[in-house]
Amino acid sequence: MPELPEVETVIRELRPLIVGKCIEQVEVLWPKTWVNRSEVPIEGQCIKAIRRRGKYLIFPLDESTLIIHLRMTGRLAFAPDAETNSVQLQGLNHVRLVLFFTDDSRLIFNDTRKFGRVYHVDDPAEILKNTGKDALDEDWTPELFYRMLSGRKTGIKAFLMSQKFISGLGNIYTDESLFRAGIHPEHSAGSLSRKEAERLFESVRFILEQAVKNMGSTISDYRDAYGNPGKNQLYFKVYKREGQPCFNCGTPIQKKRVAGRSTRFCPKCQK
DNA sequence: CCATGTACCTGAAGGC
DNA sequence: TGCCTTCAGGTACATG
Repeated sequence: MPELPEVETVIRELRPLIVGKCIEQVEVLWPKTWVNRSEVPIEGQCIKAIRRRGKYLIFPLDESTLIIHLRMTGRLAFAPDAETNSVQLQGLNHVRLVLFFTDDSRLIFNDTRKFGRVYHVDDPAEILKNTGKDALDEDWTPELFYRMLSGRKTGIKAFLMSQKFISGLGNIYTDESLFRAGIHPEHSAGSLSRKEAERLFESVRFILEQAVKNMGSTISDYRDAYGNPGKNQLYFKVYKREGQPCFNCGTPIQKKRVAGRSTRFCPKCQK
């Protein structure tokens, strides 16, 4: 479920709540969720910061690193004390892991489909080695994007979805970005003109920043750290709009399998 | 290198 | 009301 904007929203909310907290214990309710590859115990270590790369949440600890990927249905919620049963904890029907802090507050990882992972590693590169530059990273520029595309035979949708070049885009924001740029999802990545690459770069940035402002998109499962849904689904121009008229030209939005995923686009506006 | 299929999981929705 | 199929914000891995 969550792509970059949803992860960014959760991180911004969690940062003031859990940076500085010290871990007393990890409770694992679904064993596959917890991937512990660190030499040092997590108990007693404190959270120094929260960062993001693509869809990964990264929590540097004193001597190791905690990394979380929410995959399709992962959700994080903070409980300030042991007795809390507030609205932000409602709907947590599939708790897979709980981090207990020394002050009796806790971070709850809920994940209906069990695809999400909570990694504990000594070197973050173990997990992040195949994850490219973050789509909101200031070092990513139109010029760099154009160079990354050159010589690529793959389709542009597959390129944007692969996290090894640019990280953070998933199925929704890829389709929305391509629509905004007027580029067909099956257009070969390597044959985009410099101008098209620049327009697509601008579109990706616009779409992601708009979604962050709107606290992410909620289709069904996504909730932020306080249990609130996002508002960005109200701004979709193609996602889930198959059969409905294109906002630019009125042509029905088409749905087709591209790069293994349901893909929505306007056959007239996107070439 | 690239495309495609499968696996990992649960639950909602649609067809009959 | 059931039963069966398909689909879903993701990614890793196997196979041509």
